[in-house]
Amino acid sequence: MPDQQRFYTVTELAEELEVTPRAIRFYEAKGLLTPERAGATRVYTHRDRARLLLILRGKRLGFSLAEIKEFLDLYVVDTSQTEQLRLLRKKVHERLEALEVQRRDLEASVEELKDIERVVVDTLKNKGIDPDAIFDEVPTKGRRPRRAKAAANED
Amino acid sequence: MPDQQRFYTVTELAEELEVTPRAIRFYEAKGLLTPERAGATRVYTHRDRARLLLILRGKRLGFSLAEIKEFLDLYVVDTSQTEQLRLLRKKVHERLEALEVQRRDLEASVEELKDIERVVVDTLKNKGIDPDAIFDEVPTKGRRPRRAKAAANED
DNA sequence: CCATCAGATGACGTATACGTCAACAGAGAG
DNA sequence: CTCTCTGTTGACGTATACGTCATCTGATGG
Repeated sequence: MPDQQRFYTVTELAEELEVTPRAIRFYEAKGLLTPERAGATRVYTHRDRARLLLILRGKRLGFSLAEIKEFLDLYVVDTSQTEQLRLLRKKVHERLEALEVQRRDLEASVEELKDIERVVVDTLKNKGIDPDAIFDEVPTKGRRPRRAKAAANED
Repeated sequence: MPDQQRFYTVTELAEELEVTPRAIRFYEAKGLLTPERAGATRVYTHRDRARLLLILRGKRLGFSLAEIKEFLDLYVVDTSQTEQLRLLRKKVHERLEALEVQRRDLEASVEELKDIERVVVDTLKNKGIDPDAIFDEVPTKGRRPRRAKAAANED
């Protein structure tokens, strides 16, 4: 393989992966990254970059930095990676269960909100008000003439 | 109707609605409740209780205290409650859209996690390890004999 | 009259993942 | 030599919804 001895600076890495340098340094402070230094300046290898990618993926999937650190710590120590895989699968499983709960809550909220919406719309209709006018600006004190209601395409 | 002039103290209300007195006082500090006082002691009427119920429902539905305060403030000022209904419907609509986004994210995470799980399980199999053993305690250093794998029913 | 207790109040803590700011240092340009 | 970048560090701020003290006060029971 071609000698991939490419180095990165914080800002380079930050821009490429769309995080702030502050965040990257923060991960280091939390022990998730340990780049070399040239004097005081941080120097990142493609290995560090890979770790950072793992960190970001973990975050996307809803893991905390502390959990991500667990994985990464195992990654270093456990060369066979067996323990890491065990932990990973356990955590993934837990996360899936948590997401399942979240989904139930979310759907319950959606139902309740839709009920409320129906009631509100009915009430407004009984008051002789066009419910869709709600999505206009706040209506000026004197009520507007009347509006065609064919403006229901948002997106 | 029978004169429902019942009063409540913070702790009574707290116990009945399963929140802490601290929380109730916090809502007051945020302007969501304004109970009378008898000297320095807070006195809550059934009206205050109703407001508190609205607050808790709003929280369940994912609104922030600031948003809930908006509703309640309108409720007081706007006797016809028309503006309140307008705002409510708008907020409900927004909340529903936000939840829709959340659901997409959540489902994307679930898919990705399931992919990861599959890969992990495959890898463990290739290493000759029973993937389900992961959900035991951390395996003792010396590996256990072998386990029947018919324990896959986890409600 | 004193002990006790509910209730009030203010200050500070908590958790998470950073953002913002100030002060400072080394390195290259002119 | 001075200016200007980058980069570093530490300290503090942010948002949310309270929890946890410690201290104080008024009312009540015995």
